[in-house]
Formats: sequence, structure tokens, C-alpha cells
Amino acid sequence: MPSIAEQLSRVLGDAFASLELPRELGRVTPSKQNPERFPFQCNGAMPAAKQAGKPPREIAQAVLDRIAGDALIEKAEIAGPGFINLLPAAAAINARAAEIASDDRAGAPQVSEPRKVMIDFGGPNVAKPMHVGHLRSSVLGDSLQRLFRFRGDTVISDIHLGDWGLQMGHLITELEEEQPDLPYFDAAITEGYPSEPPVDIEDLARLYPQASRKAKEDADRLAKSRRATAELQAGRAGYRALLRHFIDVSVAALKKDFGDLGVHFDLWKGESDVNDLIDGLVADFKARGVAEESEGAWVVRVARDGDKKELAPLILVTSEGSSLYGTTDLATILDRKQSVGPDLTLYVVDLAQSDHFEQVFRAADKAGLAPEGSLEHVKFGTVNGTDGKRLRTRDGGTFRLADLIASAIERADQRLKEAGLAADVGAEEHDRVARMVGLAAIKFADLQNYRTTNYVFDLDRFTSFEGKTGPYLLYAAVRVKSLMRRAAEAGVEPGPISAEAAEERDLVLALDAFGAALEQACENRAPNAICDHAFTLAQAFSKFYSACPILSAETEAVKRSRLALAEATLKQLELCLGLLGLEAPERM
RNA sequence: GUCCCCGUAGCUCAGGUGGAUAGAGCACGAGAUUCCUAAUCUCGGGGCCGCAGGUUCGAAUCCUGCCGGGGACACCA
Repeated sequence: MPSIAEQLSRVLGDAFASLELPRELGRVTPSKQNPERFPFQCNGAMPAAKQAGKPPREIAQAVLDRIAGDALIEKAEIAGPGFINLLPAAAAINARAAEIASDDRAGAPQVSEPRKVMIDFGGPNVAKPMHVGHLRSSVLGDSLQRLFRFRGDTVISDIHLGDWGLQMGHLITELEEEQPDLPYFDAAITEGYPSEPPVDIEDLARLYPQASRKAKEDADRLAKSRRATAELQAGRAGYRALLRHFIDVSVAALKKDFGDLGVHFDLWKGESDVNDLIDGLVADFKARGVAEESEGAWVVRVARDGDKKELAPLILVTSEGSSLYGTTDLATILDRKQSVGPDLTLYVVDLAQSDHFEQVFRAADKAGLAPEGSLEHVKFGTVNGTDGKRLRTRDGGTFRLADLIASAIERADQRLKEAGLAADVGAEEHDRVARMVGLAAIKFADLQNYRTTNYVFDLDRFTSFEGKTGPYLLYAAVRVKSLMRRAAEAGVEPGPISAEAAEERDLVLALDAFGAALEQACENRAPNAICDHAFTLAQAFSKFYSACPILSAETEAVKRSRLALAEATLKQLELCLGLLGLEAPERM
């Protein structure tokens, strides 16, 4: 059964069609005007007026005449210039509630033709610890993979580590300056390297910025890193061995960070994994004339007539002979085409890289690797400090993601103790709850903004637990769980739903809007639509919960109806939480 | 200089494929707990939707220009 809005749209669409007007004009949407009396409205009469050559109110009246007596509609009236206001019949609302209550998906539709969707997280660089900027790609990308999966698509997610470019040359040469005697730097040695890595994650975090700083001031130092990068890519054994160490050390740290965040990847591939494809790809591009030589480098020209802006060519091979991230991106597209064959690939990467992806997508299209439209840059804005500038710590350094997570969990822990909650469950469970609450606060605070906005990161706000926050959603879910336990003790079972009170009806209508929110979130690649829906739902539940006694309701029938309503809410709320990567504890 | 993103309440942000009186949270003020979790609920004040034009029956939403903020413009990622 479709949503109430869709059912109404069908009825109104039929009415418009029978008047020889486009069916789409019958589209019914939730009304913000006076939702108490008329929760839905249809605006089709106004645009119809022009083509029909009649006043909009007259058309609206004709539509009303056609839908008169339809069992779905309790009351309809014309307002203003020709708005059609609609009140669905109580029976229709109850029927929809019953369906949502019995449906595993809580009323959410699935796609009829599943696609293969690849999600590229534009991975963190090996060598750099995760900072708050990574929060967005991780949390956003994770929510998107959950959304598309829930929608019925097949999703393959890939962290796509940055482990093949100049930063590796920086690391190698910087390590050599510190420890020149390591066997990796002796070109005469080609095997038998130590199995233990010569560095830990803190070393990597120090070495990279150190080298990067030097290279900015010293052209020779930069040239040295470039040479090392080219040698690494050409296969120098000691450098390859070091690369392996760097990746292992880095991946271990990243797995912990992502594990803490609850973010999962199907593939932990990186740029270096497509190395073997690069020579062939470059040769092929040259042979087919896709690539051409320019200033000692091999490039793919991607500018087009009619471009508003002159787009630079994509550099495939540098004059040094090494490949850049455009090269590995193209090779990765080839790799995925051969191994996965995705219908759609989403790159969840910040919007500063818009031009880069435009270049890559055009080059991929030009070379016949992937048609335009099958590759999409899901861009997002920066995370700023309260001063509006890119977020930094007090001393100007980057803000580590792990520190943010830790402070949010600590705040949640304090809050639990203050309230004397989760005290009787044991220390381990208490910590688990604090983690869930802290993470919910961070993730929701990040996801509730539309992705392209640059938003202000305020630790206090991020770890606040009141109002439109992750913990509010958890709290609503926890109250229902607690209620369900009490109901079981009292022997009350959920029964047929009959929404009588305004709060009950509003709750059903909130539940009914899930499918539309899901659709919007997927189409726009914007989980904030789910944040909004989940919050509206939780709010509708809180109102219902405070206005309508459940276990102490007057009759058994009302008890059972309200309990069923609460249970349906819990189910949908937990689905929403799951789509956002949040999890509700049993109690908090 | 060219191009991209953005400008909505004191603060942080939704809404943006055009619809009626522009929303939420925080903050501020007032209230609600013999009863299922008060991390809750109820009520209130608070707005030239950056500015100016245009299209339209109707513009926060679409178009143009300007102002302001952020970002990108071939051998970093």
C-alpha cells in the first residue's frame, strides 16, 4: 500500500485526467497551512487554469465534484486562489498505520530495478591522521551506503586510500634524512627487509608535515621527494617495502578510528592497488590518441566548446614520469569496471575537488571507460571553527577526529552519571551507552546540515544532548523500549490501531512520510532529509507520549492501539537511526 | 581575472524541481512531574529570506546584475 499522500495523489490525478488535464497536477503534498484541519493539499488547479482557460477555483470545484464520495477522503475544500485542501478518512489513516506496524520496512518502498552502486570515500591519506574534516566524508558516505542498500540497490564501498602520490615520496625521503642507515635506502639491497615497520603512526604524523614544510621552502627538497615518488612507482624494492609498512601502520590506525565511528567499508583498496593497470592504461590512451604530449607530460585534454570556464587538462603522466591522482582515479575506474561493473559511482569528497572530478569524469567519458552520468561527485563543504575559518586547534594544528570522539563520549558519560542513569547496569554497559550517546551527538550534528554548506563546528553544540540532536532521537527510542518492557510485564499486547486523538493522528502522518524522506535523501544524496524526518517523528512521538497515556489508558482497546502505535514508531525510528549510522541503547 | 559553493531569527541551521500567514534547535521569558524515562512537553517574544531589477496569477525558491564570505584554477591529494 502506498503512502496516504500517494493514494490521494492517485485519486486527484484521476480527477484531473478525467477533466483532460495532466495527471501530474493531482500531486498531493503535506500542508503546512492548517495541518490540524487539512493535513494535505493539492495545488494543481492554479497551473491548470492557464491551459484550460478557466479560473482556477472553477477547476478546483470540478475536481472536487469528481472526488466527491471517494472513501479515501473525509473532507475537501477550496481555499484562496484555488488550493484544494484535503482531510483523509480516519479509516484510511488507520489502515495505513496498520500496514506500517506490520511491515518490516515500516512503510518504506524499495526500488523496482536495483542498481550496482559504488561508493568511493575519497580516502584518507596514508601518513595523515584523521582530522575532523574526515568526519564528513566518513559519516556522509556511510549514511549514503546505508541508504542505497536499504533502498534495494547493491552497494560496494571502498575507502580508496591515498597511498601512491607525492606524500609517499615525502615520507620516504624524510625518513631517510632521519635514519639513513635503514636497509630500505640502500639500492644494493633488494630483499630481506625487516618485517617490523621502522615507524609508528605518530612518526608518520610527524614526518609528513615536516617534509611538506621543507619542500615548500626548498625546491631541491621537493625535487628529491618527486624523484623518490617516481622511483617508488617504478618499483624500487626498498621503497616498495617501506610503502607496505606505511600502509600497514596507517591502515591499523584507520581501522581503529573507523571502527570507533561505526563506519564499515567493503573494500580497503588504495591508489597503489591499481599500479599494475597504469602502464597499460597510459599506453592505451596514447595509442588511441586520448592522451597527448604537452610540456614533457602526457595529458588528456578535457576542455569543451561552450565551457564557461577553461578546464585544465588532466595530467596522466608527469614530466618526471610518475602518475598523479587523476591517473590512479582513472585506473581505479577501469579496475572497477572490470571487477564490479557499477551502474553508478559516487565520490564522497569535499567540494574543493570539483574541478578534479570534472576532469576525471570527462577523461573517463572520452576514453570510453565510463559514460558521463555514471560517475558523480557527491561534494560537501568544509568544517569551520566558530571564527568561520577552517577548523584548527588552539595552537593552529589540525583537530584530530579521535579527540573529538573521545570528548563527546566523555560528555555523555558525565551526563549519564549526573542523571544517575545507567547506574544499575554495570560499568561495561554504562560505557557502551555513553559511546552510543556520544557518537549519536557527533554524527547527527554533522549529518543534519545539507552537505554542501560549510558549517560551524562548535564542540559544545556538537556534544549537546537537548533539542534537535542525536541523543534526543535515542531518548525517544529508549522510552519506547522501556514502555515495551513495562507492557510485557503488565501483559498488554499491541492491537489494532485506531488514531483518535490529534497527537495519535499526527504521529501516523509523521510515520507516513518516511518513504518520501527516503526518496529525497537518495535522490539528492542528502541524509539530512532522514535527520529531519527522524526528528519530526521523534517529536511527534514525544507529543503523543506526553498527551496520551498508554498503559494507564482507560480501555484495553486504547491501550493496545497506543502500544501498537508506539511499537511502529520504534521500528521506524530505529530504521532511521540505522540509516544515519546511529544505534539506540536499551536504556539511558 | 574566470568559474564553483554560500548569504534566511541574537547564534547554529532546515526549507530551494515556484504556492496561502517563512520553519526548527539553541539562547531568552513563563508554565507542566501523586501517572509509562523531564535528555521531555506546553505557551511567548524574536525576520526588508544580503541588495536591486526581471519572469509569473503567485518568488526565500527561477533569471540578470551588484555587495559580502568561502573555495578552485596542469605536473600535491
